[in-house]
Amino acid sequence: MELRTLRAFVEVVRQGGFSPAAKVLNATQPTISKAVKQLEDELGVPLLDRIGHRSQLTAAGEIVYRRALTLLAEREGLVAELEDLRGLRRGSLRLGLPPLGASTLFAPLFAVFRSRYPGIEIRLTEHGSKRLEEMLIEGEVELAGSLLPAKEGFDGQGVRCEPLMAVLPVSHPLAGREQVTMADLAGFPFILFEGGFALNQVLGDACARNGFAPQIAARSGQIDFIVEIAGAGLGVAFLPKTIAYQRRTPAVRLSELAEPGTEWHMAIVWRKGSYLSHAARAWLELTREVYGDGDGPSG
Amino acid sequence: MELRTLRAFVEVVRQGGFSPAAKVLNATQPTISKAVKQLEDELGVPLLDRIGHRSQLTAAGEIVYRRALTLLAEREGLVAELEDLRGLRRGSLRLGLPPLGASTLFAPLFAVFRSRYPGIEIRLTEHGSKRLEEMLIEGEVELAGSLLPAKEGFDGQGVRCEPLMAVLPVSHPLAGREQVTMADLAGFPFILFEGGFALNQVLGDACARNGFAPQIAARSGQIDFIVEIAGAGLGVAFLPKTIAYQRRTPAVRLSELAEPGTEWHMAIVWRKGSYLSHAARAWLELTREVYGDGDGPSG
DNA sequence: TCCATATGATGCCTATATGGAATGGTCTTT
DNA sequence: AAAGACCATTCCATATAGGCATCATATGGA
Repeated sequence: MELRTLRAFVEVVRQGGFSPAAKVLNATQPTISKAVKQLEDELGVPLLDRIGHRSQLTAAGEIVYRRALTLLAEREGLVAELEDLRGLRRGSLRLGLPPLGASTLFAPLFAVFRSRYPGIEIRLTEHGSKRLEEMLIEGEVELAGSLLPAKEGFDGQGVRCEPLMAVLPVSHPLAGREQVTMADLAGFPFILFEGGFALNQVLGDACARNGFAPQIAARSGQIDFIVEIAGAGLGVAFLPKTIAYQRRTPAVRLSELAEPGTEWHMAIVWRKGSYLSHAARAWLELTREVYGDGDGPSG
Repeated sequence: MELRTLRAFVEVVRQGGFSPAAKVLNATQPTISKAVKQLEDELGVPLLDRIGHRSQLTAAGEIVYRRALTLLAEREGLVAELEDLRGLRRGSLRLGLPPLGASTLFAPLFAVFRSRYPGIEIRLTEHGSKRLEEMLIEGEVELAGSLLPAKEGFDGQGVRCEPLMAVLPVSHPLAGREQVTMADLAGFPFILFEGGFALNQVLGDACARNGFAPQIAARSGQIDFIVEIAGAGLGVAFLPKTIAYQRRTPAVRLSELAEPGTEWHMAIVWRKGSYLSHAARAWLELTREVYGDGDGPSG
């Protein structure tokens, strides 16, 4: 019993005959005739009581007709629901963002997205880049915020690129400098984020390129706390420019980290080759709209 | 989109893989693989996000999975309902009976039928044979009570055969005779049933064979009234033996109509070649059980 | 009553689809 | 690193669906 045969039978009942049913279905009369016969053979019960050229539903026929209607309606419902999904009238977007910069950069997008696609539910998760990558691989989130360059196995779309700022205590010898290099900072203790943050990786790599391993004065996940203890003289912290200016206190001075390869290049990334839902594509489209290609601080 | 492909997809989701799904469906893995691919192509949306060897449902996949489950359940419901019908656990029997002898002969059957097949609804219609034949042809009733021999285009199963009794007023010259022939009654007025009763046909034919046309004193559809006016001397009436004895009054005498071809042979008839529902077959079976082959008054 | 017409069933043929075996690529596991 | 598991793809044999032609029968009108 396939939907094909049920469809034929239903149309025979609706149209009151095989020939008109064939017309409706853009088929020939023998095709319909055979489809109904097949259905009857398969179910082992006549569905139509052929009185000459007039057909009358048997008891079994009524059952099959009624059920077939709901089956076909269910199929229509299925394609309609998919159509809704395609048309972004429903669906959900599972998005993972890192705490650093997420609120600043993406908060405005949420409002636009919600108003443009009110039927799409946004499910937001906040984690460090490492955990987010795992979640991408597991499929727990479709998109995640992360820093470029994207790791192997991931594709990404840049959102915004800005330099890192070294957050120095006012008492620091380098405080007040417009720019500093990683070499300048070789001797000083660092204040880093907790493990699993992409920024640590960027900084660590830069140190390695300059031939030293940083001394870790402290780790924290809280930006304000990091700025605080930097101001207290524990060491030098690093923040993206915008965030650094937002969060700076009188106790610190900011110097741009003039070090190639340490740009804070926030992006939306996804597992390479994974199917992106229409909702996810819409989100990417929206970020492009707002932030351009994400090459610079043009937002 | 056919139920076959949906079934394959559902099993892939359930079993968590193509190969185990193939096992469950008694098919090979490529078959399943192609079925899912076909479904995806047809719907224009990936249903599974292939992460290496692990597959994860996409948003569209979840929709299709959920809908497919209800579709398949609906199909199961269909065959289950037909099975109920076949097993006489449900259904309806549309039965047409003539007023004459219907209650007497069939009343006991109703009780047995109801207790044996409590799920089957009996829809009873009472009409004369002529109308019942029309209803059989139209399919308004499946079975009808009628007299044998069955007309062209009908099949029948005998229920009970008994002679007709002439119902004579006590004052009638023939009153008290054990038997009378149609020839004996040639000169007397007849009291017949209303048009459309099979008994009239039988009597009319018998008169014709004896070379006379009966004089009609009165017609009625009410048995008691017919016996009444027969007793009042209006003419001679005719009733099947059992009914005649049940309804006789002191004002009448009964004589068996010893005339070949006038046996009152009640039967259940149906349109020749029509599909008989399981309920109808069960009813026929029951009448055979109770009345045998219906050749004589053996009930 | 008879004929023209319409209707559904059937047989045959072809295009298509389906299912299975073999194979290849990729990921996972030991 | 090798073995195994898993899915996709290709090829081929078979089965199936759909159309054409035809037949049988019922219907409706003259």
